[in-house]
Amino acid sequence: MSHTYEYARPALTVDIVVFALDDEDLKVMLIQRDLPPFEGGWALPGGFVRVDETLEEAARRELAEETGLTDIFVEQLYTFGNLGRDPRERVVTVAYYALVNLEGHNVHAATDARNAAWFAANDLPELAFDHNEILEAAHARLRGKVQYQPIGFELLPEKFTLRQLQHVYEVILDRELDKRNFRKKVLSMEIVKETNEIEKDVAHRAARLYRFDKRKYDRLIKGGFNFEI
Amino acid sequence: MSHTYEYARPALTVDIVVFALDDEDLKVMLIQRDLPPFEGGWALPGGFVRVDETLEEAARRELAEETGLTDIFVEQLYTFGNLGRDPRERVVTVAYYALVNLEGHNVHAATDARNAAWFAANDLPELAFDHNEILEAAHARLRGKVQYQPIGFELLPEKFTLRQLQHVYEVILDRELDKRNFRKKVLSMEIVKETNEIEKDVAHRAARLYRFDKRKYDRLIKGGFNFEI
DNA sequence: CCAAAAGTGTTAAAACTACACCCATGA
DNA sequence: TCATGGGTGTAGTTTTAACACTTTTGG
Repeated sequence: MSHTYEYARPALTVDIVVFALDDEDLKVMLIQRDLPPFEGGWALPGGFVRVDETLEEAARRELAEETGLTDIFVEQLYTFGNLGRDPRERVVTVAYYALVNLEGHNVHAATDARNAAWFAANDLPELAFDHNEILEAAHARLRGKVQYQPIGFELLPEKFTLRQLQHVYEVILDRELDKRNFRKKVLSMEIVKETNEIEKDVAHRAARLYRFDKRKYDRLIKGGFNFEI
Repeated sequence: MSHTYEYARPALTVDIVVFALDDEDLKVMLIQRDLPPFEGGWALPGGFVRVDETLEEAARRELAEETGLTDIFVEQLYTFGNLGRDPRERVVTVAYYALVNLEGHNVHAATDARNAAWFAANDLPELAFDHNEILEAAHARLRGKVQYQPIGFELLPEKFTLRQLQHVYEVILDRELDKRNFRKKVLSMEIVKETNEIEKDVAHRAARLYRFDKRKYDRLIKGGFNFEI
């Protein structure tokens, strides 16, 4: 079934930059294209927006279809609409970025047999389309936003050590932080709640586990509190 | 001439939230619709994106056509794609916000005879579509961004007094600032350059005029400097 | 008992906040 | 000469940055 319009319309797609963290690096999920253009090349997961779904729904659907990821943090990044960004025709893409904690989510190969893999964010291959540019924008947004919004927690399991949290910031901001000052700051904000659990299976003293206290955070925000790392 | 596609495509538009400042308030430019839906109602300037222009080009073109404004600061805000935001069909809109200094630009009635007018940002009528939501998002972005990017200058003439600059921040942030502390901070950043001119036609001691030093600002940024008010 | 990371305070420097008066100018 | 806003400094407080050792635990 085809559709006819009086004026030409750009195609509308979504693309998603999925970030995750391992012990070393900030990672980004890429999929290998099995169709031209850029066949065999690496690209961001994404696809066409249907007329009966919102933009975020489209992003989540593509993410689920192509990577198996569901129920993760997703936020709109920017809309890229340069001419020629797709060699076939005019395509405007609404880019999203997503944050996921590697331990809690299995990333399986895509249903349509494309290969999906994690790459270090600062050692990326040449990507299809303008996806390097989109990725750079997402990385910049993450660096900026992590400092004044509590999104870093999205990269961690529900219960985490303060060391892990510090690691999130160190990797994203790409600089070392002072352990004592970091703990002082995080604890003084009172937005993480101590649990009675400690980490397991470590070959040294086990650290206490904390949990992000979203209720408390929302309450503080209403009272004019400003999160800042 | 009509265009046919295999799958249905959302229509793609741009809408622009133009902010300006007068002695009292933050103002927003609205146009009165001369066609259904919402005929006679107030709405943001905007229109369809053509397949041969970028999104920002579309925003600037619509702005010029509907309000006469050219060569002003424009930045992408967010893309709104909820179902039903336009009663006729699926329309996705890429929203921009713009900052303009009232003295330097004549806003004339639109070429297509729509009425264009300034409204106080905190006393707006009910707008067409989801334009109240877009406007609120733009307002929030402006409040946030003005604090860590030197965009406040876009609302002022090229040469301005420190009092005017302080006024920009006071109106946007909706709180009073201490004159001495504000001047101390702005001057210590060394991003405004003193001119040898003073303001004219005031019924009291004339204040010195300054000018935003973009070169210096860019240099400082490269050196890791962080603008913050 | 050793290796590894957890956990913990203090001090100096910098940044921020609050605050009041004299000066220059045009009407 | 008066009304209006321009321009200026200081002191107390808070925030940030730098820095090292003891404790706990598993191997």
